[in-house]
Amino acid sequence: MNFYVDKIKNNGLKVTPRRKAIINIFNHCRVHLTPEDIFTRLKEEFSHCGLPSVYRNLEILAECGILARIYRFDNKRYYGLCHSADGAHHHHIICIKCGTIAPLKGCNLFKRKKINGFKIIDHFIQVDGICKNCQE
Amino acid sequence: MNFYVDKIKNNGLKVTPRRKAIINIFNHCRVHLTPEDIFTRLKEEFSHCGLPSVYRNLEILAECGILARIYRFDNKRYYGLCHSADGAHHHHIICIKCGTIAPLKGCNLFKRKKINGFKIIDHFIQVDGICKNCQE
DNA sequence: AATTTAAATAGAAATTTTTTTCATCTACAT
DNA sequence: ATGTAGATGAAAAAAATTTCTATTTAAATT
Ligand SMILES: [Mn+2]
Ligand SMILES: [Mn+2]
Ligand SMILES: [Zn+2]
Ligand SMILES: [Zn+2]
Repeated sequence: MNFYVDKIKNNGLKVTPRRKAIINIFNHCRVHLTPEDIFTRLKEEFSHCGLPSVYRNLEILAECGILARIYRFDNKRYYGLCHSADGAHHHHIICIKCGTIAPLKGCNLFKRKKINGFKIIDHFIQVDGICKNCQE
Repeated sequence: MNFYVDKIKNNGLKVTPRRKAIINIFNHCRVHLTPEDIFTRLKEEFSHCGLPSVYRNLEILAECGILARIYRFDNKRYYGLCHSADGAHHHHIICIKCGTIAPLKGCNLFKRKKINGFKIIDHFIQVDGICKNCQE
């Protein structure tokens, strides 16, 4: 948790109970979740809890690099823990059955500065699969 | 347009004026658009036009491989034309200023069957950049 | 420990986005 | 021409997200 606390502080943000709780939820389940999912789980822990706070914090934690934004086309936002202890550039592979997230190493895109005349600003890779557990 | 008509028919779907109009819009502007954008443009051409049809058709055309789904984290869906004349596997690079879409060749992911014990089902790559036009 | 202050929060309300339902219509195979 | 599965618009509903504001809080400073 100290690792995350430092990340938050390094970004000039406050370490609040809500933020620690959100990180704990992700740390505990290692699966990608929607704002609504988080909201539901936070309410078990906090009697008062606002959905706007959840939206704000998920975005803030993604901004800090603590959470990864997961893209799906079902009209929901997803976030997952970006467990990059070493800080090396990576992407994510997610299980379409259970939502488990694993790091995906070996990206050869982040070196390139230009493609097709486009100046590269960012890139996103996501692999969808079925994890060992869900395969049998 | 025949190219698209065939694709639609090959998927057992009907070639309707609405669908042709949507393809025309993308063919004409070569930029990624939201359902709302499309709806606005369709209304210029058709006096009656429903938003549900737009949502349905964008998804259907994406399913056929005619449109590409573009991911952004601004809580809107985006679609763009997937101009794959040769049908070769590819992804897309988009201009974050104007929305222009260009094909991105050379993906080495689609060959792999397994990563980290995950059985690979799908993968998605998107590069965000600034196009030639928008660079100056 | 008390004070200060900018940031974070809850809660309500508003807004935006997306889907459902259903009666009507149409593309296209027969 | 006719039949039929698929497509459509209108209206309504549902779901997702943001805005606003008064209140509270983390943490820096005394
Ligand atoms: Mn990660
Ligand atoms: Mn394409
Ligand atoms: Zn799994
Ligand atoms: Zn551009």
